[in-house]
This record gives sequence, structure tokens and C-alpha cells, in this order.
Amino acid sequence: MVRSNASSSGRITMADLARLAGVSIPTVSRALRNIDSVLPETRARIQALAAEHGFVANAAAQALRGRASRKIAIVFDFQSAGLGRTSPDAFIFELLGDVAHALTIRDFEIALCPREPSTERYEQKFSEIGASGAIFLGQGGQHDLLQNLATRYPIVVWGALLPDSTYCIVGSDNFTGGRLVGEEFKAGARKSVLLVGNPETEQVRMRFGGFAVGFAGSGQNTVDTLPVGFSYEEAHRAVLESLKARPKPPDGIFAATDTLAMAAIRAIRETGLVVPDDVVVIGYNNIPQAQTFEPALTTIQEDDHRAGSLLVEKVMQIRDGVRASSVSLSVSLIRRLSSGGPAPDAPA
Amino acid sequence: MVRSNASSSGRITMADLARLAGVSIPTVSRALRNIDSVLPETRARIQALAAEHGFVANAAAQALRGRASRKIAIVFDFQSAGLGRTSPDAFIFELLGDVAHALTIRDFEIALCPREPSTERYEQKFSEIGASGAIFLGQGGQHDLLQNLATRYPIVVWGALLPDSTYCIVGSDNFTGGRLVGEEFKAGARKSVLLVGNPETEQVRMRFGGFAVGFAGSGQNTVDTLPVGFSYEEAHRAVLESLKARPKPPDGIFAATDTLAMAAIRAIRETGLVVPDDVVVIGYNNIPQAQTFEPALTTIQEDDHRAGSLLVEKVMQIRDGVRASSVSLSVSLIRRLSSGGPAPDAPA
DNA sequence: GTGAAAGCGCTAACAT
DNA sequence: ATGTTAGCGCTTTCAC
Repeated sequence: MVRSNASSSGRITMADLARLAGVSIPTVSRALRNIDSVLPETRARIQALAAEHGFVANAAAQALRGRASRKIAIVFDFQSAGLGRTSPDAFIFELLGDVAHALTIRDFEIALCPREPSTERYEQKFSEIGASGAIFLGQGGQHDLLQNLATRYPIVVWGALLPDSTYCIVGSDNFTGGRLVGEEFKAGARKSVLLVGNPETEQVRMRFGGFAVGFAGSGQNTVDTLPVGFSYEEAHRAVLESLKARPKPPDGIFAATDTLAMAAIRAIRETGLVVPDDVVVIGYNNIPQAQTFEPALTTIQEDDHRAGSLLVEKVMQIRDGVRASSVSLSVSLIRRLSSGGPAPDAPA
Repeated sequence: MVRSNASSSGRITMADLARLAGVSIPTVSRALRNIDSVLPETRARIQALAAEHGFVANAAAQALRGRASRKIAIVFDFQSAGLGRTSPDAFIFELLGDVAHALTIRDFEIALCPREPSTERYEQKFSEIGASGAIFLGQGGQHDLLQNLATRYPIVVWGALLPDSTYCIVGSDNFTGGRLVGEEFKAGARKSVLLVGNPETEQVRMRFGGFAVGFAGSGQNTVDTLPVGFSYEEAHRAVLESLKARPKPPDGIFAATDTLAMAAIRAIRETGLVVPDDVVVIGYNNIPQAQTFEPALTTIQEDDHRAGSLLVEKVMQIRDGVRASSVSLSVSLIRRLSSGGPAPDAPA
């Protein structure tokens, strides 16, 4: 077996086409790329031949010859952490699907890459596989590294729009999202709020920062932070412990993601409290399950679903030497049951 | 910008190493691959140099030279279907993460590929990108095509273990899984059962087939099938309509996936019925949300989580010319609230 | 044990 | 408008 790429399976090469068309190899190359000269008639003949035989240029050879590859790397944490099977948040997978789709449409190859510990390792990796650009799904705590990498490689990052960043970021307007939640809590006269999520993560920090602004001036109140990662189990445990440890429960929880919000709600119920009567809960991302969950989750959502295609557009621009500016996707609050809003759709 | 792969960013080549080590290029190549001859001392010196300079062989050049690539394609439907945003089932994304992880550990490159309509197109695609094997996540209704493709390319498929298949399949023991549900329904004295899911899909057909066997002999009863795809929304709508159309509701629903089960439960509740008191519901896959969902979902789960690494192991074998046999992963029933079982863990 | 030579499939520079 | 020549970085003969 061991089918390598080329040569195996009756694969057609440019040399074959050249023979068939009675022209030289470079002419075939030119015709196929619709280049300048080449007699229209010749081009037509060659392209017809190519189509007929299902010719596809060997990407390896093109890459070797120095041509900018039509290949983009997508970087994210797919490493299930050993036993715990802590897979990425559902939102990231959604985004991955959208990005992959946008790349496919443009006829680009998609390489999945794990996180690396240094700029050099990323460069090596991208260079090794011949990717002409990379899309990072989440900063993953590598902001400084990314600043550096961006000066040497075309990258775009889904994540928080950090003010000092010199690389191109596409992200939810985390600050406004957080502020909307803060305002909602202020309007709902919440007195004691718990923020669930790790503020060391860039996006989470901005969400919580926005919250503080929106919630400000709501009089006598307290805001505590419960720093947890992105896993459902960890959040569930932490919220449960926190509820037991406190003299009285919070009356509002803002979770950094919908997944964490669902974990919090479960913990709340297990202590006998009722959502939203005793505690109002709001999440972030509006993942598909948010609507499905009981009680349906109040959450923050982007106003359009262009995240995936935007990331791809931007990386194409940078790859082509065009400056691309960061984009903050506007957000809105979806009111559902978990904050006392209406049910997602009227029961029959 | 337009950084192609090689040549840009001070990338080290074998020629550079050869110069540094004072040997010829082929010697470097041999040393790095731990090949036969090569004086141990020479090899050590070269490897040290390579490490020091962070040398990584250019995959394109290796591929071009005819070497079996260390690259595997993963095929699945990531195309969100236009407006509907019908993304793949959560289970597939879980599996994708596991497979990607297993490949990364083995230092293989991962290419994401969409479905193609024909054997030829798959061959072209794999050949173009230089993948030396492919993993299909789900048959996707392409059983015949896959039979054909497998004779020409190293592939492994996650899916149903169809009896006539000549290609290597790794899959849940769908038949037994279905049978367990059937037996559970029989034991629970269900009289009127609705199967939700499209039996044209290979895996679903086997699950329902197993159900029939397990449920058989439970006396006077009826079993209807509601054929729907894999989307939550579609299933929700279909179940709702079905419930309204029937003279009396079923007392048991077996959904082909957990996602469909959740949709069914929502529909059931919207008609005023109670799960599990009026209708018992069982799903399939034990996705993370199954535990979280309210009521927690009774479902079928594989006994171990080796699916991802098994798929990778198998494709490696086939790639290396070794025959690999299909594997049916044993399953068991997880009893939770949706079928009247215990809550996932005791409330505090 | 190592080097010299050839070539994988393609594209860019220079002919014509 | 097309052909000729050279070479990307690597591996595989075949010499020595």
C-alpha cells in the first residue's frame, strides 16, 4: 500500500497533458492558470483536456516551487486533556465548522494544528506543512506570542480585541456584551453578583470588565469572581462549593460562557434554589443548546453569523499583503427564562 | 507578505546543515532518518545541529520525492447548510477532537476535507493534497462509493458495521445498542413506541433493527417510525406535528441520537405531556449534554473512549499495507431520568 | 560510511 | 505565443 501522493493511482501530470495537447509543459501550466499570452484556442484545448482527465495540480510541487500555497492552518486546543475528556467549548467547534466551510468555498486546503509553546515552533510548523496563513480560534493565553508571530506570518485571531494588539483580531464585542449583562442586572436590582469564569483569559476579562461598567451605580451591592476554566465539570463543582461556603447565595450569576452558565444552573438547583426566582443566570455565546436548555438560557449573541467568513477574509487579505484591521462584532442580549425572560417560543 | 512555505523566514534546509556539518546532503538526510550506515558520531553531530537550528524537513519536498506523507485527511460534513446553520451533531465534533489528538501524537498532519460526490473526486483530492490515508466520520450515505474507494486508497470509516462491507469500519455496536433500548422498553411495558430518526442512514437503520429484536415479543404493541435528519429543529418540528396528528401519544420514544432525543422531549413537553411519566425517552451517543440536560438523558454509550485512537491505528495499518479488520465497540445503557432512571448524581 | 548524480511535478526567466 | 533551461528541497540509486 503506502500510497504516497503523486505517481500512484493513474494520476495525470502536466507532462501528460502536454503530450496529449502537443505542447510544452510550461504552456500547459500557463493555460491552466489563465496566464497572459497563450492562444485562446490552445488554452481552451488544454483546459478541456485537463477537465476530461480530472487533472489537479500537485500541491506539493507547487509549494516546492515557491508558490504561495492555497492552504491555511487552523489552530485550536483539540487535545482532550488526558482522562478528563475536557473537550473544547461547543462554541469553538461551531466556529471551526464555519471557518472550514468558508475556506472550502474558496478552494483552500485546511490543516488542523495544535497549540505550540513558542513563535518559533509555530513558524516551523507552518513552514513545514506549507501553510500560507493561520487562523487561531482563541488567543489561548498566547497574546504576547501572537504579537510576535504576526510580524512574521499572516495570522488572524478569534478572540478579545485587546487594545495594545498589533495583530488582526476578529471577536465578539466582549466589553459591550459584558456591559449589557451588567445593565440587565442593574435593571433587575441584583444585589449580590457572582462572576463565573477565569479572568486571566483575555475574552473573559473583557466581558467582566464590561459588566463592571454596566452594573456600576446600582447602589449597595457586591460582585465576586469565581475563577474557573472552561469545563462544565470544573465549573459545576466550583459553583457548588462556593454556594455552600457563602453565608447567603448570590442573586445573579454572569457566566463567561453558556457552558459555564449551564453548570452554574445545575449547581444552583442542587442546593435547592430556583432559577430565575432566587438567582438570575446569564451566559455568553448563544450556543445551540442555550435555546434547548431548561431553563432556556439568557445570553449574549453576535448580531450576525459572519465570524467564520470574516476570519477567512482577513487572513486572505494579510496573506496578500493587505493590511487588515480588527473587527468587533456587535452583540445583543437574548432574554430567555434563566433571567426571567420569555420562553424561547410559546408552548403549544 | 505572501509567505509561501519554504525559503521565507530563515528556514534551515538540509543543504545548510550539510554545510555546517561538513558533509553531503544525502548524509544529512540519512542521519536524520536514522538510516543504516552513517557513522554514529556523524549522525549525532548532525542531529545535534538539526535540533539546535530547529530544522524541520520540508513536507512538500518529501512528498514530491515520492515519500509516503505523514498526512491523513479527515472527511466529514462541516458545511453548515446555508441559512439553517445545521451543524454536525455534537458527537461528531467530539470524535473529531479525539481523532485529531491521536494524529497529533503520532506527528501526523491533519487535513480537513468536505464530502465529495464520487470516488474519483476523493482520489483527486487526496492525491492533490498528498494525504496517505483518510478517516471518514460517518458513512454519510456513501456506502457504495466507499466500498469502491477503499480498494484504491487507505481509508477507515466511523459508522455502521454493514455486513457486506469490504472496507474497514470502526463503530458503535449499533445493533446491540438498539436492542438494549428495545429490551428496556419491553421491561418497562411500553405499548406504543415512536422511533425518531432516518432509517436510510446506515447507523440509524441498525439501531432501529436492534430495537425491533429487543422489543419483540412484548405482546400487543405498535412501533412507528418518524424519519427525520439529524437536526434539532427538524426533529422538534416533526415530533410536535406527529404528536398532534396522532389520536393518542406514544408512551416511549427511541431517538437515533441524543440531539434528536432532546428535541423530542421539548416537543413532548410543549404538548403538555411529562417525561418520563407519560413518555419515556432514550437517545444514543451519550454526548456531554446528555448528562446536563433536564431531564438527564437515558442513552447508549460506548464502553471505552477509544474510538478516535482506534480509527487512527487502523488507518495507519492499512496505510502500511496491513489488513485491518472492522471493530464493533461494545455499548451499554446509561439509565437516567428521561426513562425514569436515577438522576445523574444525588442532589445535595 | 559517504558522495555524486538524477529526478519527483511544477513555475519563473529567458529565449525565440 | 510558445519552447528551453534551470531549480525549489529532498530521497534514491549507484559509485567509491
